[in-house]
Amino acid sequence: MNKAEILIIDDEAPIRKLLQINLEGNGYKVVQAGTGQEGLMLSAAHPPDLILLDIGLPDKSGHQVLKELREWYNKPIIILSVQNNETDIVSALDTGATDYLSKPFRTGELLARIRSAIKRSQNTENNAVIICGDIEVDLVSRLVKRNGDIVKLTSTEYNLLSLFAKNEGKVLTHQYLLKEIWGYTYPTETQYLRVFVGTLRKKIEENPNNPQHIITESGVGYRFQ
Amino acid sequence: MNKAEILIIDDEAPIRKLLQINLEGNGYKVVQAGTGQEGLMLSAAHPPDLILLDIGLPDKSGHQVLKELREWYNKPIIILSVQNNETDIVSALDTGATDYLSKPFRTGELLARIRSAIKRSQNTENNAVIICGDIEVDLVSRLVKRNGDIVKLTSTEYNLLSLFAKNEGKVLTHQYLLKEIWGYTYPTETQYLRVFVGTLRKKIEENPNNPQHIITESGVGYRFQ
DNA sequence: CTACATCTTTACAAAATCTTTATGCGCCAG
DNA sequence: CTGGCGCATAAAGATTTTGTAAAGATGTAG
Repeated sequence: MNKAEILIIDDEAPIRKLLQINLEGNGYKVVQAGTGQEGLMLSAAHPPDLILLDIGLPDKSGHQVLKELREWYNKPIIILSVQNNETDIVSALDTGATDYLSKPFRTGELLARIRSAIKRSQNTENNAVIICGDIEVDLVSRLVKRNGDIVKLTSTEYNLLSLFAKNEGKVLTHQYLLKEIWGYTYPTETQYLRVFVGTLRKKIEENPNNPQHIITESGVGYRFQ
Repeated sequence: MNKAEILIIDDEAPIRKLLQINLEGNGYKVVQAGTGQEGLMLSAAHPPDLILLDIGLPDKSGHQVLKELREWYNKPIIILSVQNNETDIVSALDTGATDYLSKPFRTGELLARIRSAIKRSQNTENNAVIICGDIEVDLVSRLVKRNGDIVKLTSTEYNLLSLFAKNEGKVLTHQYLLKEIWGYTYPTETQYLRVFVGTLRKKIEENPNNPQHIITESGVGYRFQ
């Protein structure tokens, strides 16, 4: 099973530690950054499924980090803050924050808000399982089945396939796919895509030489159907 | 753009009034229900764009109303509550609430959370499709259909057809078409156009020898209809 | 530390697409 | 009648894009 990945951006190590323990205990994979700059770099190099962002960072305002992230990152960002003033909250939400919690927060509530945010970001239409012919992608348990049998996928393969499944029928450009899976620092490595589309086809296509699910749109990208 | 419609389900008339004034002052259309039962009926009769639901209702637990709503309603539901206990919050979020605010809440924050929720829910449903008779050009999915069947086009063919579709009925000159598709460096290669218009006609016209969609305007250019 | 799985990179063959050339048709003016 | 012009079509050649295998690099668990 593939774990959802959460990036924590917070300068206070004890809080990071506390969050890490709680999140890992609930089946998430955790990545940590102590500064805004580091957080931006980490997310760009490998986009997590959700970001927990502290507003009070030493090097860069959390608001600035949020703004820069939202220029390309469209998964949930939950703000944590010692502040509890309205201007701050409104500004963060209007910049694109998914949610805002004031410290000290209750762990159970944070976990529930994380669950809720991840669920919503993965829901295309309220159904956690996307079915396309003989392929079944369960976004909650992160499992893929073909004709009812579990298909063993690596983490990257799953990320790619779930992205396809969530956009069934649409042509996804090389650029978009690379940005979503590998982060915005890899805009030209279309070879990655060829390799991973190749392995995916071997695993989910009846006949990989004549793909029925992952269709090549030459010069543009791929389309899943 | 039409006003977004918000349904308030709350048994306390003063709170409903306060919310109504604030929401209408911010350009929303407001519908009110004083009981859970009434809220369920109103939302079913005419689904609003967002629901504000008070957990402390007299006739029916707000949790129960939330659960029943979520069986079919998938737009944002924001919970308002005088309670501030964690179990309640976690339970509401896990049942599918979009957000949870404790009373007394700050109006600005509520408005920001409403804006944020509505923005996110609208992000998932935008499709620009141009339909011209039996031809359908989906600019978001980058797909072309004829009588409902997907037409396989190369990248250049698609670019040309979508340009035609966006300018339905207008005569587009050779010069303009070349500039848009190939750039400024090919001002005289009208032969390219003949070749690509030819392949497009083969793919989208009933009878390519008697084109009904891509019409030749001799000496000037082409027109799509 | 080792073994294993996974990701990245390289190289080359295969396929698809684009560009160019050649040829034929129909219309119109001289 | 005939030659020129713009257009349509086919097909050959050139170029770009894609698919695949496999080697090297990296990371991870025991």
